[in-house]
Amino acid sequence: MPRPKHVPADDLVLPDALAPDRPKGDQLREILENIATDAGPGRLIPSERFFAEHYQISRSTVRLVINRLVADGLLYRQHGNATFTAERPPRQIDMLTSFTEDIRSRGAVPGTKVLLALVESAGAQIAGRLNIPPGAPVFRLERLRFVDDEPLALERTNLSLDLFPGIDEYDWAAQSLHKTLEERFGVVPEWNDTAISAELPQSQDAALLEIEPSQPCLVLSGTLHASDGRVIEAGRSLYRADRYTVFTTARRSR
Amino acid sequence: MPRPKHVPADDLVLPDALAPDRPKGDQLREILENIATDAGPGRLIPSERFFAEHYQISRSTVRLVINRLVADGLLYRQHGNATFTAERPPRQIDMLTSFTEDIRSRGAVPGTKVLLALVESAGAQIAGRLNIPPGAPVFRLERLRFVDDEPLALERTNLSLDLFPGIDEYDWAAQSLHKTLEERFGVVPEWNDTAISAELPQSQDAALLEIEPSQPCLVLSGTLHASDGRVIEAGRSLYRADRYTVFTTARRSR
DNA sequence: TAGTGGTCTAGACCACGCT
DNA sequence: GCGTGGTCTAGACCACTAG
Repeated sequence: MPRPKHVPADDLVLPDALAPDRPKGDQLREILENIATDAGPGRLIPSERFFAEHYQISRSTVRLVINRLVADGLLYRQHGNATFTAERPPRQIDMLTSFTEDIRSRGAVPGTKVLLALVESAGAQIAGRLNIPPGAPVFRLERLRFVDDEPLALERTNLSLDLFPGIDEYDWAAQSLHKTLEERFGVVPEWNDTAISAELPQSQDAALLEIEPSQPCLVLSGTLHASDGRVIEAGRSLYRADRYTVFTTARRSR
Repeated sequence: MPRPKHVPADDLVLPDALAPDRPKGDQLREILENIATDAGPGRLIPSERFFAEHYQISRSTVRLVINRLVADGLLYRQHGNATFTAERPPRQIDMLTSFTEDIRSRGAVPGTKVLLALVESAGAQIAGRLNIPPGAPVFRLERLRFVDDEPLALERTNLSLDLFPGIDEYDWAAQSLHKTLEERFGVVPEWNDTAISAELPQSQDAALLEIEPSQPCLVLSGTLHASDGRVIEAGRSLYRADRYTVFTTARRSR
């Protein structure tokens, strides 16, 4: 008995045809994303050749789409065997998404108090982290972050004023830093680089966070980068460890 | 004056031709990886059509290679303009690489003492994290980890015995857990999922780590997954915060 | 407007693995 | 054996952008 073809399983609903007015790859991607999202992990996907024939498109087009989904971790392949749905890692949070989004996604109400917002000359350390010459103007922002009106974190961040001229003239209690960078300056955070450690807070910081100095804090220290490698911001934040946990996922690099 | 073509810059050394006996894509990938590694970020890459003509290969082949490098974060594209080298995020460490590799990469000598290695029935919590039925056999391993003969971490991890039969019969003081899983069971860690928090240690744990109970620890709690979604291990580890920092990077999902 | 990357075609042949 | 994914070709046309 010959090996059976990988046709769709009975319970797998597939559109009969693609709309002619939109990119075929996009439509196929949506179809496959739905399969991967609805089904659990390990679900068999119809073969590349099946999709090519079924939708009257080239197998190269199918492969292109599947390649991306594999790169995104939605599918995985077994050479000589088949393609399956993978389990999707939960969405990554820390530092790429803004504080506001992060807290909202955890189902709470974020709040902000600006402690400090000024322009100063970059010292050696900040200049190095921002990858700018020492003495260049730096916008320094310190904010106390609240969740449901309780203090959660003390955020200190630095941005190059040459890269973001006028960045010091916003109201950072109301405005999202990341959103402003994207909308006003067209800069999209592409990746970050964070060192996570635990420390007991200095007494002033403990007072701001309304904790005892014996209560540990998570320290998130890192830089945020654009795709061209420019450093968008360099910061160091103190989080109350009793109220905050960092969730992180890592994928094996291929 | 017409727009100049994106030919290689003068200082860019390119092999004249590809070897005929190896996949062309692989060779091109190596060439582009070298460019991306040697040059800093933001370096202009010759156009796809240039590579296609120069090496007498199809543009599709070139695109396939560049697609992967973009997915891996080594290059980035600007539609209608050009392709550039990106800054490479530093190598990801936590939990995907083994403790031994992690410590070695930090230039120190790792050590291990097995505190506990036994098989028990899965309680509700462990069963849930391992995604196995409650009561199923679980291999529980507790190890004290040393760096340069100083205690660094207390690792507690759980594995399904049904998934890895015989896993309880190795010497885990000498053997690498991840390496054994890969070599004996053909299971490759694909992604992890870690919650990072800070805590003061219980007094017994503090004693094992040779610290005061007032000294904070990093708590790494998470699961390690194979590409088919199976949970390889579920663990919770205590790291001395004065000696250990977690480095993590995240990339924007496309 | 010319050169870039983005989508897509219609094939070929190879490498691998299940039955 | 035969169906799977992996590599590769030689083109076409579209979308976008620097000069």
